[in-house]
Amino acid sequence: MRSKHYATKLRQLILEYLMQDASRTVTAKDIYEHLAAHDASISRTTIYRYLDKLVREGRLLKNSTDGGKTACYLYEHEPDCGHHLHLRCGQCGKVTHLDCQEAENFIQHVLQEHDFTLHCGSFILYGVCHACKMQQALSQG
Amino acid sequence: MRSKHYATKLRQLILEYLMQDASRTVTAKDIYEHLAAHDASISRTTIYRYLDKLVREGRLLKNSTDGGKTACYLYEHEPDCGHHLHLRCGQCGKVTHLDCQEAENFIQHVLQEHDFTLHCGSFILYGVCHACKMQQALSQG
DNA sequence: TTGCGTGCAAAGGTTTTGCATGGCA
DNA sequence: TGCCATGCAAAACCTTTGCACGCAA
Repeated sequence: MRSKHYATKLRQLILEYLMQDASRTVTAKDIYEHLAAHDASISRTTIYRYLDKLVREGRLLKNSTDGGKTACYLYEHEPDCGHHLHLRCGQCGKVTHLDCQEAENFIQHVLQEHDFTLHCGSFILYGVCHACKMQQALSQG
Repeated sequence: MRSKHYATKLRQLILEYLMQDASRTVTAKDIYEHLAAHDASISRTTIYRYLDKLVREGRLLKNSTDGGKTACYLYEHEPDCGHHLHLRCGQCGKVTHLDCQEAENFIQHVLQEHDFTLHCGSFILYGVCHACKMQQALSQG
């Protein structure tokens, strides 16, 4: 279902950056700064347009950081959009892929009992991970 | 833990509006327009500041509409922040409160097995409800 | 040559901030 | 009187759009 497209250097760079660490979500700004730091000048417009395209093709999950406002993206190595949930720690930014039975069951339950189809954008849940909780506890005495 | 505050007419109006229908999420714009329609002039600044306060106090869930960008809010009648999930239909805007055992189990599983504490902002999941799915199917022939 | 990709500049929209004033307790 | 609440205007941000040019196939 992928529309026709050309291989360009900029897109390759963006994609590499997105794929490089599937345990982080990325913002348009992150990409801009990353490319800038690597001497690749790029316009924000190009970034947004390419991200949009990837989202439409289902290769990227689009979501928002906890507060709202800024959109963030997560590369889906298995582009079966909507088959597993993710947990993202708001402090260290790490993303855990929930491929356990419980998550599976929950999604099925929502779909069957509540007759509700989850949107891809809701496949990232936010919170705080174990490591950050510990650190927080320590720093609070 | 509620900080000192004064009862003012504007805040009362905002709160009434938020409480009036716990099956919808509301944006700052909604509030602005609602009050304007009821001859209550208010500044957007005031709305944002009050919403922030309510979120900090845990009486409101802050989230983003599907795309991101605009924040939306949901009044929590039981301010035990983090005890049940909600499903929000992106088309009709209706919010279903998931107070079933499965949701409960899932949250517990995430907390215990993955050692991950969900953030209040993630207690709203987005998707499409039954009614809207049907309508969509019909309109597509 | 065709049609996608890109950049620039400008617009659009939401949210935040600084500062002065108004109002509750 | 002491804070908190409010409004205005401006700023800060993120994202989108229109248009012209560049470039892969």
